Amino acid sequence: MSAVRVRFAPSPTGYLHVGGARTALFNWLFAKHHSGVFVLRIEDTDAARSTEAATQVILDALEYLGLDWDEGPGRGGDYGPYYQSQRLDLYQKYAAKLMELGRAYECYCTPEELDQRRQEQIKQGKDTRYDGRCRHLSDQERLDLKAQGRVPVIRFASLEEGETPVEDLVRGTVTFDNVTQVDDFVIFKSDGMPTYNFAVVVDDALMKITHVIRGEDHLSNTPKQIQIYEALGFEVPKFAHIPMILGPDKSLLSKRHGATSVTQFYEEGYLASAMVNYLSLLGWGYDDSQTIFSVDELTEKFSLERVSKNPAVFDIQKLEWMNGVYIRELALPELYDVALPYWQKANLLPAEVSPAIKEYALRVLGELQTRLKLVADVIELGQYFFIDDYPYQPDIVRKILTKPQTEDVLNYVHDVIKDAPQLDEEYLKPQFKIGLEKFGIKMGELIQPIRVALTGTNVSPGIYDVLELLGKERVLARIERTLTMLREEELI
RNA sequence: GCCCCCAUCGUCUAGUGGCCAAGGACAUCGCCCUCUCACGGCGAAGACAGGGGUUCAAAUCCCCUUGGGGGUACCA
Repeated sequence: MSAVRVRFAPSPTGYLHVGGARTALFNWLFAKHHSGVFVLRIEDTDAARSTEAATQVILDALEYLGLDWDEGPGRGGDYGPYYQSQRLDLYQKYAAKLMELGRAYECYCTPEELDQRRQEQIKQGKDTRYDGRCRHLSDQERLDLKAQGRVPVIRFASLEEGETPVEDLVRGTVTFDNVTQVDDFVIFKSDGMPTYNFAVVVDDALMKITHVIRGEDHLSNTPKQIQIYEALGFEVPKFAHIPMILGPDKSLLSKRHGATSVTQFYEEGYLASAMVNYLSLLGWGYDDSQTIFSVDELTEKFSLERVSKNPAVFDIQKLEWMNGVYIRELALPELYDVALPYWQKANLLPAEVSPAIKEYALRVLGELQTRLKLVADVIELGQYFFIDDYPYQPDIVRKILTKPQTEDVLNYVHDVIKDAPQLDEEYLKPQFKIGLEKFGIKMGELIQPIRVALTGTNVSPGIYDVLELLGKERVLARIERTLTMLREEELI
């Protein structure tokens, strides 16, 4: 087989949807697996909806995921340009060729007329298809129509009998009836731009694409495209239609289900490695016991034969879990690199971080690491490590710091800390135990109040770790601050 | 309306006629660890949509029904 060439062809009308990202990933994996070429092409023929900003967003999203392309925007390549809007001359050329061949013709029907006829067909229980009335217009008729101010579209003259089989690598052969399923569809709009079904064929053929891997939503359009390939004498590529991604209610995954744009996941602190791993499992599976795959493993193991046929529900909880798995696998300096921007954005750390503070932040991350699902969690979970005016959670304070012995306990701990040669478990635990007997309480009843006093919440890393990280000075100040707060609020 | 695709635990899936009284992962629940929360360990519950065939044997093949998804544009 000749070298594999695949492509991802997003239309820049918004953000990169996770479904699109998954399609890009499968193409990328397939290319890498076969040492082939991954082409990126921007399908911006819909001038009204396409924007440059949206293109950049998609490029950024792909880069974040690590899905680098071999040919395309910013990379060049021998089959450019890679923006459809810059390939108009090519589409015109091949449309003209089809007309010469008698496989395309001008159509002067208006959208209104078309719609009316379509409604009539539905009412009669028939297939909705163009009736072909402009297919054999005489020159005079054409002139008359034009004189009425009508601007024509160009339609493909489709086959009027037989069937068009689609050989699909994941679904097998799917056969479509030419008469009822492939009508004379528009290939050039009246605004002078080609339609998707036409441009995609010209581009894929000219770019020498060998495998078209795309969403199942394109399956029904494939016979139309195949007829164009054949009419133009192009070699028909192999097709693989991968299942759609659904929301929890089984409808197509969309914004109303929550985050769907890759950019958004990036901003919320999902690691590319986790995104890629999770996305790979949507519609593909390897064996019965493995769910964690490195990119290298995916590249090695990916195959279209193992792509599933049924649609997959996007499970954000599993993605979160997986992100946690990858966060735990990071070395601390790596975690620091991804966490730092979040802390800076929340004003917990300065733009310029001194070596000492970095050293401290690294230790904080060591404690936080197993507790993170999203990198962004470092803000919520770690703020009290960086600021002294951390907020107290009112309900927690009320629940834990309003016991009769609270004040005595805090004072006791304050004294212990003040005289402590070092703040580690080895020294402190025996001291705390003395307090336990003195107040007739359990360890938890001593530690929880300290925790709330030092952090403002009842959730934190182990208390001895917190104590050690904070250091004597800050611990004493915080206990004092808490005592003051309690008195001011008249809680003790 | 018409056409196409699909159908295993709540979810992602393993399963390609006997190895399946259906395996794994997430989620859920319980226990252990324990100063809280995580992490980790152990365990529980949980599915072949329904009905007909074919076969010695069906989750696996065929048909029907039902359900879900997609297409049916001068969107891509």
